[in-house]
Amino acid sequence: MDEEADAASRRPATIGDVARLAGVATSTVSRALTVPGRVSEATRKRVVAAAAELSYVPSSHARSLVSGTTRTVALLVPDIANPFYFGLIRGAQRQLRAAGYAQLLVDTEESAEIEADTVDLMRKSADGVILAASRLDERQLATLAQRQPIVTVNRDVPGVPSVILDTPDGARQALLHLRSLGHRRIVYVGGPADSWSSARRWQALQATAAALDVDLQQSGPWMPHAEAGATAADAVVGTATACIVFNDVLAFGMLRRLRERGVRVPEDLSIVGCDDVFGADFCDPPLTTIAAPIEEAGRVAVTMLLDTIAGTGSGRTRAILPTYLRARRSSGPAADGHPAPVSRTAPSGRGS
Amino acid sequence: MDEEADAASRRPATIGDVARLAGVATSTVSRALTVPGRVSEATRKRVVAAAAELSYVPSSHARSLVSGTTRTVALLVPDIANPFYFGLIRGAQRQLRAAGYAQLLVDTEESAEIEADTVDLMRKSADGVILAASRLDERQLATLAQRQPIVTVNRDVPGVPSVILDTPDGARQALLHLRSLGHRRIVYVGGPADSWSSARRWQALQATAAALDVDLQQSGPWMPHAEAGATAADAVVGTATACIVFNDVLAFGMLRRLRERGVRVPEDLSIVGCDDVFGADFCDPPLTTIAAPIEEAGRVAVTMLLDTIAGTGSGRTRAILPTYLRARRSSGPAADGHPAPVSRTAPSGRGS
DNA sequence: GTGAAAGCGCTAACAA
DNA sequence: TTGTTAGCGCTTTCAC
Repeated sequence: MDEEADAASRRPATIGDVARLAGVATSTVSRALTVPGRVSEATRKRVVAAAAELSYVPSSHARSLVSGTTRTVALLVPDIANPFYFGLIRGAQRQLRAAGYAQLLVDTEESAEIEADTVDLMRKSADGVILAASRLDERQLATLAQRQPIVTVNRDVPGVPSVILDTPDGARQALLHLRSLGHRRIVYVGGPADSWSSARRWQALQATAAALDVDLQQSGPWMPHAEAGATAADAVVGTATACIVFNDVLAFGMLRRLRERGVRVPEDLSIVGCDDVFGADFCDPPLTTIAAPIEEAGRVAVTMLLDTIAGTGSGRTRAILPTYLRARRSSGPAADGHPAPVSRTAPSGRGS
Repeated sequence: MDEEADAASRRPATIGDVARLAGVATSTVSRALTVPGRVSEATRKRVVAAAAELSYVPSSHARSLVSGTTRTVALLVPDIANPFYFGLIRGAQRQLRAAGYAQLLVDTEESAEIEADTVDLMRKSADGVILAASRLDERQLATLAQRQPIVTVNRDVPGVPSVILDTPDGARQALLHLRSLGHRRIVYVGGPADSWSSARRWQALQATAAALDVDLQQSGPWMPHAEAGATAADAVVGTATACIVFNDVLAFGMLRRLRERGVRVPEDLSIVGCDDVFGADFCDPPLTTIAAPIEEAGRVAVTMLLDTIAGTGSGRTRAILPTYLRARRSSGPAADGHPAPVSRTAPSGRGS
C-alpha cells in the first residue's frame, strides 16, 4: 500500500503537502496561488501542477483566521417555505457567487429571538448579514448594525442600509384599481402585528382612501400562511366587496376558503394580493397582485452589503424598488358599484 | 474616549479578552465555556460573566482549524426556486439546527459542473454534503463519496448513502388510478434527460403498463420549469387522454397552456403531477399528484449524514420513503374509456 | 524570486 | 482545578 499516494485522497491535502511535492516553501505556494505576479512563471506552474495533482483546496477557515474575513454572507429569512423569499434567495446567491462569496441561509422561523441570536452568531462566521423582513425592533437593529455590516430588506431603520420594495405605492395602485371598478367598501387584510411592511401599507391606504370616498377597514393581524387565510376570509365576507391582502400566500388560503363557502371571486368579493409569488398566475382564479422585483432586491442587497464590507460605501444607503399592480381575474367590477375616474397619481399626492 | 470599553464593541472580543477580564488563562475560558464540569463553579461564573459583558462569540473558524470539523453541512439543490425543495431545505435546516449545525445552501443551477466544483470546495468548508437530485454520474458520485461524507436524495448509487422517495411506486399508483378511470392511451411527460428519478419512473410505468393493456408513450425530455409546460402540453394533446407528468411545476405550465387552448382538464385530458408542491391544491383545477414526504426526507438525510460524519454509521445506508397518490380534480374518467378493476398491488408484482 | 518564522483564535495535551 | 505550551493551515512580514 503506497502511503504517499494514498494519504492525499484520504486526508485533504494542505498547503504543506503541495509545497513538498513542488519542492518549494509553503509561503511560495501561497503566493503562487493568490498573488499574481509575485513568483516566477516556472515555479508557478510547478505549484499549480502539484496542487492539481493533490486536488488541493485551501482551507477557508485557516484563511479566515488570518485574514479576519470569511467570504461568507448570511441571509436570514423568516420562513424559507414562503415563496416570496425564493427570488430573494436566488438573486442574492447569484450576486454572491459572482463575487466569490458563499451564502449561509437561515430560516428564523418568524422569531425575533432566533433572529437576534443568529445575527450575533454570524458576527464571527460571516462578513455581513442580510435581514429580510426583520422582526427586530429599531433599537436592536441599529445596535447590531454598528457591530457588523447589515443590510435589511423591507425594513427601514435610520443608519441601517436597506432595500425597500415600494409596496405602499403598490397598495395605493390597488386601491385606485378597486375604486375604479366601483368598490367602496374595502378591507385591508393585514400581516403580522410586528410587520413593518404591513404597517406602512396600511398607512398609505388610509391616506389614499380618505380622498377617494372609500370605506376602508383593517382586518387582522394574520400570520402570512395559507392556513390563516381561512379565518381571514371568514372575517371579510359580508363586510366588504373587495380586499387588499398582506401577501399572496395568505390570499391563496382565502381563495380556497371562499370557494368552499361558495363565495365567488371576483363577483362577490374582489381580491388583490401582494408579491406576485409562484402560483399567483395559476391559482383559481388567477390573483391580481402587487408585483415586486424581488430577485433584483436580492442582488441590490448583496451589492450594498459588499460595499459596506469593503468600506466602499458610496453613500447609497437606501434603495427603493418600484412595484406595480398586475391585474388578473381575482379582481372585477363591484356588483353594485359606481366606477370612479382614475388617475395613476393618487389623490393624496406622491406620483409613481 | 475610553479605549478599554470601546475596544470590545469595535473589534469582536477574543478568548484572550475574556481571559484577561476574568483573570484566568485562555484554556480555562475554553473549558468553562465548552466542557461542563471541568472547572470550579466560581471560575465558571466569572468567565461566563466576562464573556457576556464582552458579548463574546467563539470564532467558529479558529475552532474548525483545530478540531478539523466545521459544524456545517452543505445542501446542494439544482434550483432553489423549485418549490419541491422547500420542504427539503426546511426539514434539513430543522434537524441541523437541533444538532447545532449550520446549513450552507447552494443552488447549482442544474449544472453538473457547478455541482462538482461546489462539492469539491465544500471538502474544506463543510463536514458533509447533501446532494438533492444530483446531476453527477455514478462514477463521480462514488469517487466524491469516498473523499467526504455525502448523502444523496433521490439518487441511488452503490456506496453512497441515500434517501429515496419511492416515486416509481407512486407512478404505478397513478397509472392504476388512470386505468381504473378508463384511460388506455397515456403519456408519461418526462423530466430532464439526466434525471435518475425520471428514468426510474418511466421503467416502473412501462413494467406496469404492459400488464394493464395500456398504450403508454413517453414525451420529452423536458426541463422541470413551468415555461416548458407549454410545449409539453402541445406535444401531448390529441395523442392521449391522460398523462403522468414528471413534476408539479411542469404540470402547472401545462395546465395554463391547456386553458389557453381551450382543452378541458380533466374532461379532455387527465393530468397527474408529482411532488404535491405548494400550489398543487389551489391551481386550476387542483392537481392530482404523487405526494412525497419531502420534509421528512430532509430530516432523514441530515440524520444519515451526521451518522456518517460521526462514524456512527449503524449500517443504514439507504432510506426509502413511501409516496402515495393524492387525487384531486385534474384527473377524471376518460370520455370514451372502459374502467378496469383495480387492486392497489400492481400486476407487475411488488406491493406497497 | 524565495524561504524562515511569526501569529490569527482556539483547543488539547501536559504539568503543576 | 488551573496554567503553560504546542499546533491546527494559512498569510504575511522580514530576510536573504
